[in-house]
Parts: sequence; structure tokens; C-alpha cells
Amino acid sequence: MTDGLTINEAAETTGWSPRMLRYLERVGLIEPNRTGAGYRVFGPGELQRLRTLRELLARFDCALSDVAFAKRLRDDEGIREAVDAWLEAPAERPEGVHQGDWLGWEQQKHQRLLALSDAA
Amino acid sequence: MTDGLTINEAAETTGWSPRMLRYLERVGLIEPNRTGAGYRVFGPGELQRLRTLRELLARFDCALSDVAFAKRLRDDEGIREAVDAWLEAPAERPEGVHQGDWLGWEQQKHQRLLALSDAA
DNA sequence: CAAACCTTGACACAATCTTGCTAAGGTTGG
DNA sequence: CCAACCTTAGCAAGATTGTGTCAAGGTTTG
Repeated sequence: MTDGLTINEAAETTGWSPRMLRYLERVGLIEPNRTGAGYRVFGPGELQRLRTLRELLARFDCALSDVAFAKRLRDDEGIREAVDAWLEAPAERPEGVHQGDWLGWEQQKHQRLLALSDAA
Repeated sequence: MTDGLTINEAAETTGWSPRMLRYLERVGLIEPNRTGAGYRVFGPGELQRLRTLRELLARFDCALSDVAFAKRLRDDEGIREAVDAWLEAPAERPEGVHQGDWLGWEQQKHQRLLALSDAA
């Protein structure tokens, strides 16, 4: 109505089922406008986003929950920093550092980061 | 042995079960060294990482697969750019832009990005 | 107003994730 | 050499994800 498609029309043009469009909203990946009565309204931008999302999932073979978590990483600075810090640590110690040295710095970095978000 | 703990000892000090330590390796989150005979060897760094991982999951209530996906985002530039581009697009059109204008630019950005990784 | 939409909620089911346990076999240390 | 570890492989089961369908009720429109 108000410059956009209803959920069934949107389903038709995007390839998602109406059920999935509601699900995508529930998990926080889309947030369509609503009419006064509560009907979802899908604008052209949202429709494009929905088509692109299908492409994304198919091309990289990843799950909805993965994209949802990426969104969470983007929105929540605390979790982003903690996860980044954890991934930062090398998987293998470089085989030439003496363990006393090494245990001190890189490893304790993310520990401090977690302690920080603890205080928050 | 070779400057590190065996899987059962590592399980003891980290709180993970031996089963889970193997699982964490399978999903790509850790990569412990091996002895000549194939035994896993957990160094002090890896042990710290494992404890921190528990903290991370508990504090932010997220799943192993989430952290694994974050790692994938970090390691694979293609998927990182595509996901970032998708998340870039605003959920709601700002309610003042005429739709002809808007459909042109922001939305087509990630579409182009996907097309790019297509060529790769 | 009645048909054709829309809403939320629930039940259901396949697929996957997380986790434990067991089996068959190699390694190591006393 | 043998007890106590390690390895991989597999079955199993509860929890979560992704998806359909159906019910009860509000909205829009011819």
C-alpha cells in the first residue's frame, strides 16, 4: 500500500516464503516498515536486500545465523573486540620463543579485554 | 611431552572435555601441535586460549559456530566484503528520499560486490 | 458485508550443532 | 611386556536452526 509490497507480494518477487520473511525479521536481519494496522511494507530497498541475501548465503554457503552474528559483531563493540582479540592470538607458538617470555604478552591481551567488558 | 600437555591434561586444566578439544580442532578454532606419533600437544598459549574461549562464549552467550564464522570473516576477504556490504544497507529507507533516487546507489553496491567475487 | 488479504502463535519436522560414549588399534613408560 | 595413555571412527541424543502448515482473529476492498 503505502509505497511498498505486502508480504505475499514480496515473497513472490524475492523467492523467500512469507514464513521466512517473518523469520528473517525475528532474527533481526530485516526490519520492514509497518502500516498503521501492523501490516509489513516492503520497499524497493528491502526487496533488493532480500534478493542479495539469498545470493550471499548461496555463494558462500553460510547460514542465516552466521549473518546474524556478523550483524551482532558490527553493532556491539564489546563482543567485536573480544572476538577479534581471541582470533588475534596465533594458533601455534612460533617455535623459537621461550615460553616464559611469550606467556606474558599476547595471550594476556584478550584476557584483559574480557576483564574490561566485565567492568561494563 | 615435548613442552606441553596431553589432551587429557589439557582438558583437566581448561574445563573442556577431551572430546570437545578434538571437536574444537575439527571446526578450525584451535590447531595444537602433534608429536611424531600424532599425539596432540597443548602448549601454554593454547591452554590460555582455551580458557579464554570459554569465557567468551559464556559472557556473550554465543555459539562455537559463531566464533568459527568470525574466523572465516577474518580469513576470507571475499566473504567479509560481501557480508559487510550487505549489512551496510540501512534497514529502513530514511523516509524522505524519493525511491527512484535511492534505488540507484546504496543498494546496488553490494550487488556489484557479489558480482565481483563471481568473477574470482 | 464477504472474500481475500494480513497478523501472531503454536505444533511439527528435517538438518545441523554440541556433546558423550564406545570400539579398534597404535604409543609410551615403568 | 603390559597398563595407561593416545588416535580415529562411529552411534546416539538433546538443543538449535530453518521451514511448512494450520488456527483464531483483525483489515481492506470490491
